[in-house]
Amino acid sequence: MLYILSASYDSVLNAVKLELYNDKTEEMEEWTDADFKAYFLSKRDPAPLVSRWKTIVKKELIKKYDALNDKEVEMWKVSVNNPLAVKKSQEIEQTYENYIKFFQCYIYDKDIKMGMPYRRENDKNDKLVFQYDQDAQQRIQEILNLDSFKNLTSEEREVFEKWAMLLEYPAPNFKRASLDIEVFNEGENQIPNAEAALLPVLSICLASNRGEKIAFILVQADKPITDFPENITKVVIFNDEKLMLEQLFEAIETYPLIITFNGDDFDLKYLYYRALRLGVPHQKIPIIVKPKICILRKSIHIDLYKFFSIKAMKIYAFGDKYKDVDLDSVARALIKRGKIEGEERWIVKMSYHDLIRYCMNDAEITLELTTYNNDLVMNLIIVLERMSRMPIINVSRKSVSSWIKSFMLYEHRQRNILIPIPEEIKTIKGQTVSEAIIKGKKYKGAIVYDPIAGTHFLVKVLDFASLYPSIIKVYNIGYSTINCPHPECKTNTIGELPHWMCTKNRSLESLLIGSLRDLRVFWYKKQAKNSSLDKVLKDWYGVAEQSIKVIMNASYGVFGAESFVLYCPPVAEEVTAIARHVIGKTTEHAQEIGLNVLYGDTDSIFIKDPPEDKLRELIDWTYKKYGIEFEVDKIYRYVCLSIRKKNYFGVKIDGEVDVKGLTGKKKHTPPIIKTAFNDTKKILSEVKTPEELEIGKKEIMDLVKRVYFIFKNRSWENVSDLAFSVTMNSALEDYKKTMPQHVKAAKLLIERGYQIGAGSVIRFVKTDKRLAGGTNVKPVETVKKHEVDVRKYIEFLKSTFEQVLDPMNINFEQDILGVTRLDQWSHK
DNA sequence: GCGGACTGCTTACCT
DNA sequence: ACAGGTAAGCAGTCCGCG
Repeated sequence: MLYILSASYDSVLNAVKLELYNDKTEEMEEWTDADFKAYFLSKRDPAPLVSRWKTIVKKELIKKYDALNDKEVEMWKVSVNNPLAVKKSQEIEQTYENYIKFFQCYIYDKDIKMGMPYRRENDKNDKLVFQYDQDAQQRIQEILNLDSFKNLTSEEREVFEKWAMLLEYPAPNFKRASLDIEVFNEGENQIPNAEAALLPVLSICLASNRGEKIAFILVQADKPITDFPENITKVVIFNDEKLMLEQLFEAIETYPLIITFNGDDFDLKYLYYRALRLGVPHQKIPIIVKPKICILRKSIHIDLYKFFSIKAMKIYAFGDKYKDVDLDSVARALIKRGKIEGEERWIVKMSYHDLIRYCMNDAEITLELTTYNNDLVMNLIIVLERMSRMPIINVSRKSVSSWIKSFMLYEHRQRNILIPIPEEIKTIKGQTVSEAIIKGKKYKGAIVYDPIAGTHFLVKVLDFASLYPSIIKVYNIGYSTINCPHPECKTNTIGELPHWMCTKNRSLESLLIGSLRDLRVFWYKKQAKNSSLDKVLKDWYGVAEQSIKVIMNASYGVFGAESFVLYCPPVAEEVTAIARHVIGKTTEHAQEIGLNVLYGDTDSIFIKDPPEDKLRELIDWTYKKYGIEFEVDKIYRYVCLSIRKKNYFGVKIDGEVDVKGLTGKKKHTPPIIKTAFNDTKKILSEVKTPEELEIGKKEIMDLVKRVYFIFKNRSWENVSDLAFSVTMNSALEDYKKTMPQHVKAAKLLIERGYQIGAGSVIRFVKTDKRLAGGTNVKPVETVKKHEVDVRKYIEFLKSTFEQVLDPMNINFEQDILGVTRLDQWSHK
């Protein structure tokens, strides 16, 4: 079978080119279509253009459905011979759909199912035909027959089936290899410039999921050849760097997919420029360097750095497990394996043995990041390719909003709906009416209730399943249905805002997001936990479930994001307004029936020791009133709420400690305090009863006291344990308004020759101005023990632990410092 | 010149 | 470039103060 992995514009053939993965030969194949023409739409007759533009091959009057005005419109469809002309047409007023990439246009119009199986029908002019899968089709029928889905309309059924196909069809085990290179550098912390490519490539490692581990190394003068690490399938030694690169290029072409970590910006870019510099002819280099990415002529290049950087992926699919996006952090978090730590960290000084070991290890973990848990990451990429209807190269590098945009555009094209221009949505649908709490925001968002501080035993947390997507579904919200043109719909207002919703037409958003939501709630979530399934299938369902989650979590936010094609802030504010209404009324009702509500945030309510019947009553009442499932999400043995919002911890029945928002878990917190905090978690997880809590409290107090004395006596072992690690989000020169501490430290590092830019994590220690030459901060690399500002650290210890101690009625000043403080005063 | 009250900036978190 | 809401710490500003 042939799986479509890529679509692009081939400028030589002036055609759309599809790249197909053949799962039998494990090679890439091509398929081109030169008949499809790029086009744009225009409200006015493009006659004057036709005479001037030689590229125009056809113009015709077509009908489109204008969803903003709920009427049919006539549009000129102008086909051109060169896709660039479509881009150029953006300069003309009242033209539509000309920002869509040519190959995407092809995918949408021809309904090309990206990432899905096809076969060639050779007898009929090499046609591509979709290949049905019996097992998958059977499962799809099973889904459509679920009780929860028996009342679907035919329109809904069609949409459910379409989503289910993308999620039920299996994906092959794609043959792939990871690639990592090491380059001569002039100092331990120097990173060679990829565009200059002045220095030789010292080693190249490839690791494939078919078991190959190939190492290429360049002989360095004065370095004796010794032994090589075991488990390498092939080591090739070169005296000639050019020959090494040429052989690598041949090897690369034998893999349909190449995986790198930061290959766009370094490995592939370096190889390309280095090869050119060494005189390899351009045509013999399989790498094409584009402005921000590197692609391969015959393979698909996936840069995992780009993929793991996608914020929605990081947070929702990987649970924010890795804090920084570098190979070591990501691998440690996901596959419990990191980069090799050795005494010698400078590539140039390593023996061939150690160099290969180091380089191959990077290649191996890069590969493993795509293979662990039955190809979790690879499958995520494929499922997202399918759902977004974008080529792998694009979907793995672009963010969730572009995926949503892409499938929305597809659905418009499939239904012959004119894709509105942002300006029109704005003028017809109006602006926001609510006022945000945060200065500078466009509209009011979620509501957070004040917690009832204290330690509470047996707390149940109830929440709405996907509240925002549910609201979009239930209340038929969308850019076309909000404030629709029908006078008779104007009375259909829902919450506190004056916006009304259409009663005649179903919004695309409600249909698409609603169906995804239902599939997730009633099928994929359950299947992902279904232990009676084969492990591979179960893991696949996990992937499907996570993919839906990522897309759904962003599905409301995009309508409040100016950059989104269908930007419509009234939609976004209506969703949050209804959510506030729903959670507010639910809380009120809970209190009315005598439940003890402790806290709530956006879509959840914390209830203390609720009687089962009352809980049932609330859940039923809520579902009846709003049509949204409200269910018990978590049960805490006990929960400690401080007076602060978004700031608590709870211990679940199984002893797992849930920490939310506390400073102790934030990534910038110095290791010494973080360690103490983690020890505290251990103590808390043991506590089962109020009596045991008293014992736990004493242990925690002792623990905090110990840390206090470490600071007071300056008896820490290593200053690096005192380092705050703060990310510098902007380039140094962009800090114009203030000079935060981490930026100050970054400046000091740059003076010492370190390479630091936007995204660097700065580790710094707070210093005493009087002891550290007038500066209150120093990079951990340069700080001396006596310069540390101990007072600041005790302050930080205090505020970190107050968040834990307050709800347990422990006073830091009195109960931890008490005696000591008096001690200090008596000296004065 | 130096503190306190205040605002705004920055980061990291929660939903 | 998915959103808004919250916590925390620090930088910078203004004001008062013989």
